[in-house]
Amino acid sequence: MRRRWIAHLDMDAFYASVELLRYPELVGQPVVIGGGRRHQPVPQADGTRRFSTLAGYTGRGVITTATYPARDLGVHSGMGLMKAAALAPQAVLLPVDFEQYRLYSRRFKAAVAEVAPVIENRGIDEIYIDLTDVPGAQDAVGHDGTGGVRAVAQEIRNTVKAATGLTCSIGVTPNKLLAKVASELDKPDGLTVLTAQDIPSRIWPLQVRRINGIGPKAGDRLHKLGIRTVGQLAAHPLAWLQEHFGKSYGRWLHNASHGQDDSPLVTHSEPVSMSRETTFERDLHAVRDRAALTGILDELVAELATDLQRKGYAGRTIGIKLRFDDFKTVTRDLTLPEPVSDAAAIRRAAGRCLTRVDLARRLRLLGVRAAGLVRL
DNA sequence: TCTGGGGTCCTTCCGCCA
DNA sequence: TCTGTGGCGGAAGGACCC
Repeated sequence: MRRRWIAHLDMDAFYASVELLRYPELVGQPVVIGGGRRHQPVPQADGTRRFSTLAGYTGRGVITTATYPARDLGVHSGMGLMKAAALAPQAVLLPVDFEQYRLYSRRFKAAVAEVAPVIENRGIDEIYIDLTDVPGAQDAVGHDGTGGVRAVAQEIRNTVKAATGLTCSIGVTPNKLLAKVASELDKPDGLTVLTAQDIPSRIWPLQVRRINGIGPKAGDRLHKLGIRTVGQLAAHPLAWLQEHFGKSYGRWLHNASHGQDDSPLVTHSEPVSMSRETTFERDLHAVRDRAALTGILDELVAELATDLQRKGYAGRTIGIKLRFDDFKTVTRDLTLPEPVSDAAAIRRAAGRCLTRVDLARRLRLLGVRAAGLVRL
């Protein structure tokens, strides 16, 4: 009997780990990645480098990734840099370098593909891998029916390490949902293999928020209903969940709590939309800062047009996104008769969208988006 | 001193049309 | 002609994820 084996591979503190390859003197130290283009390391006369720290950081921005020593100080991704500076002033601050991360992303994915070619991309630092038909995956090792697949997963970990110098964590289970949870059970540098029999002991004790698809809102609502763990969720009947969360999401919650997920790996996908947005250094007023806002919009439009053309797409629906000083966000869309990719046409459509927004409040963010993409 | 940027998918509402 | 119904595309917002 052939068993389905799906792996989820997650690179450990990916951006930070890539930076540590460049700056090995920072290994073991608290390091956070984030903020603007300032804070580049400065080479010193004696050959060492001087790094910025969080101490005295001012301005907007959040942490993108933190090393494990930094996490031990209480900082984590998504945290505002000002707040992080108060908790860990001594932590080193490095700017993001997406070019470099994309390079290492391609390397680790190519390395995995050498061992197991059926891969679903989930962003820059994680993938799902179908191990079902990888040679050896179905073999038992002694009495251990999972011995073969464990060996395959370990081989993938070794290959990634050899190709990049980076560690990853892998969860191997019968489906994507469980694999995603399992990959976090022994992080960093871990390997966890789970079968359906392990669900009560390994999955049910976990907080519901550990399930991919239960975010802050659903987590809060479950909490208010007295449900904190996956096991407590599993103890509620389907009908009860559907009463509280709707037919579709209720069904999904029920299945998820029992570790059931038959979603296939998506090995090829086309982009649906592309966008550019920016948060201002300070909030801007539509009238008083009109010139500045126009300049920013033109710049975003130009970047979006460049992105579209470089990747060979045009978009039929052009939209804008505004975030006001009270963090309320509004969007306006306009669908055109024909797809466009040039800056002038995108700018015209964005301008028409803007006339449909009440601009009384000050703005903190402006964005432009192209959707309904077609290949040129 | 709150809260980045780039995405996907889902729901709801509305107008239009058969 | 009136009313209802249902499909569909577009628009807006929200939840979630990396």
